[in-house]
Amino acid sequence: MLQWDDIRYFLAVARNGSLSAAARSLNVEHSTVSRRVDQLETEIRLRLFDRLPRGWQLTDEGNDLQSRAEAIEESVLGFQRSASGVDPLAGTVRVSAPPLLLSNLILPGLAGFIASHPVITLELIGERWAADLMRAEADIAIRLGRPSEPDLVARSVGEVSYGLYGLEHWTAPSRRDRLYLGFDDSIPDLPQKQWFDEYGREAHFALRSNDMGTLLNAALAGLGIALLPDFLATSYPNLLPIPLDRPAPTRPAFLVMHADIRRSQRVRITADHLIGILTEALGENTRGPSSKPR
Amino acid sequence: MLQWDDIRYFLAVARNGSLSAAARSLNVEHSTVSRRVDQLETEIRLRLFDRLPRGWQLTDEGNDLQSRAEAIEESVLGFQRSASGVDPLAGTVRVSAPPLLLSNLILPGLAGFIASHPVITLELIGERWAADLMRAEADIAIRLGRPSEPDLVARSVGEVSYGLYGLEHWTAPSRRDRLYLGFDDSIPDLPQKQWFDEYGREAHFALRSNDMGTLLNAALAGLGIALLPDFLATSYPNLLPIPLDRPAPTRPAFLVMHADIRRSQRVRITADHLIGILTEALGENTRGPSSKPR
DNA sequence: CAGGGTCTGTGCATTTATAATCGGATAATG
DNA sequence: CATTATCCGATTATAAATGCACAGACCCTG
Repeated sequence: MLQWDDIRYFLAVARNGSLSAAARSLNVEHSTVSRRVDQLETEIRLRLFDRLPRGWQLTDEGNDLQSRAEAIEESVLGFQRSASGVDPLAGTVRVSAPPLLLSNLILPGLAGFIASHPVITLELIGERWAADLMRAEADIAIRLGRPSEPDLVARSVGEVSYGLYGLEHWTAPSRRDRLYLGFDDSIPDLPQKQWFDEYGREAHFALRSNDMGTLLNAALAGLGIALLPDFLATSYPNLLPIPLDRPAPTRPAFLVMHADIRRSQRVRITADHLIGILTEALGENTRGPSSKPR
Repeated sequence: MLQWDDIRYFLAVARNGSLSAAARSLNVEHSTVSRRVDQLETEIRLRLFDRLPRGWQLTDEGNDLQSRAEAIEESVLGFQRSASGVDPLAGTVRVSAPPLLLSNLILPGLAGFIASHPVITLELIGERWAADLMRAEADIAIRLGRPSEPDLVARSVGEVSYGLYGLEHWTAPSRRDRLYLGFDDSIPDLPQKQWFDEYGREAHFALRSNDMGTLLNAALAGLGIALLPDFLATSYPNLLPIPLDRPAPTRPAFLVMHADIRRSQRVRITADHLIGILTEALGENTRGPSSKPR
């Protein structure tokens, strides 16, 4: 196998005219240079230098090859320039999160970040099911619940709290006359679903859906009372919180990255910013209103 | 100091998608590849791969640099070609050709050449898939069909003609009762395969293979009728040509070299001799018998 | 002509790089 | 659901590359 570095040694000798001078320019011993040029000559079955007592001189064949070697060097320099010119910030960061959390909580806080980091392209993936970070489907994921996979680093960013919300006319009826808008059975062991099914057992569920957006819109249309994340409901003024006689569930929120990807600078600063947004909205001191029932 | 060879390892991982695959292609251990890529990343202060459990994946930065690395590789290959191009007569010439063309057509005509050029070592590479001349996998290639790569010079050496052949008892049956020995679907758009599938549509294909040698031996064993190159079939006296009601396909044959390599004397005279052998066997005036059905 | 400087070649000790192996985790397979 | 294959990472023994030191050759200079 031809060693690319041997060509580097060849060039140095060709330019400096002697083993020793080449060795000095490469910061190695002259014996090393000698061996590697020998190696190259053996590999390509060509004598590149005449070994004169006063120094090594290029043969005709070696002379022909010098320009070829310089072309390689030029390419390598191009590689290096390109490498140092590459802005490690430039590129895409893919963020995966539950759709409504993305659209109603993360997105509004992103304007400044986008403006101040024009070289970063954000790819926001709204998925009900957590993206697989091990498969690099996303660089950063926001998950409700602590992830169990190894090699994943999780940073707690507060808690998503829930509350019952409905239009004004739903605040009056007694609990028996209420109509509830609940979750369907697509995820039977969802904590908030279990809580809600239990809470609303003596009333009637008018509608069930697996889509939080649908439930939100149903509540906004006045169809009944839905269990909604506080961060979501509080941004709609006509949705009023329904007093609770027992605490509503909460779910811990985590920002998750692959341990390896964390070392990328642009992913890191994006993650830092997201952590800022999320802890601001979900952190202990700014918890939504439902946890302190009015 | 940036080690040029590290870029070679980087390229291998980028192309093979995993440490292990890259290591296999380089004939080293995966730990070596890992260390050298780490080294390169340290040197250029850039993260080139995401280490995922299932393989290493290029980061955006790595992706940018891959084309640069390929430019370097291209220069090195140019260096190598140039090196073998200025070489005098002694040395190795690697010839790539379809296996049966090599063994049954080229090889028999080579005895005199080998005897009269003892300093040349011939390396005959029988490959179903054309060797990559740009990557210096061979010095000379015989291909059926005009090559499209730039920097390659192609010399027409005649045409490989085909005919149907079988043992004597297959000359009698009507076309409906024949058994055919055909090509499988590994190369669906092979011209002779398409022709044969069409020609034999009302009869039965007893056997299919992707290996011409297998089909030849099947025909020699009396299993049925195969579509064989005339140069091949005519060297087996008991294989008789089956009359055709429409002309069989032919494929143009080319001897191909890299433009740089053509300058090498030993490659040149080898190529000249091969052109002699091939035009003698495949040229216009010596076309095989199947094109003039009996 | 002697002496200092610089060059190459070579043998040997040391440092460095590599191969070999094991273990754990993950997909693909039947 | 067990089996097989493949991947990566870590560790240790081995092999290879390098540095080092010395010897001989050449040139220049005083």
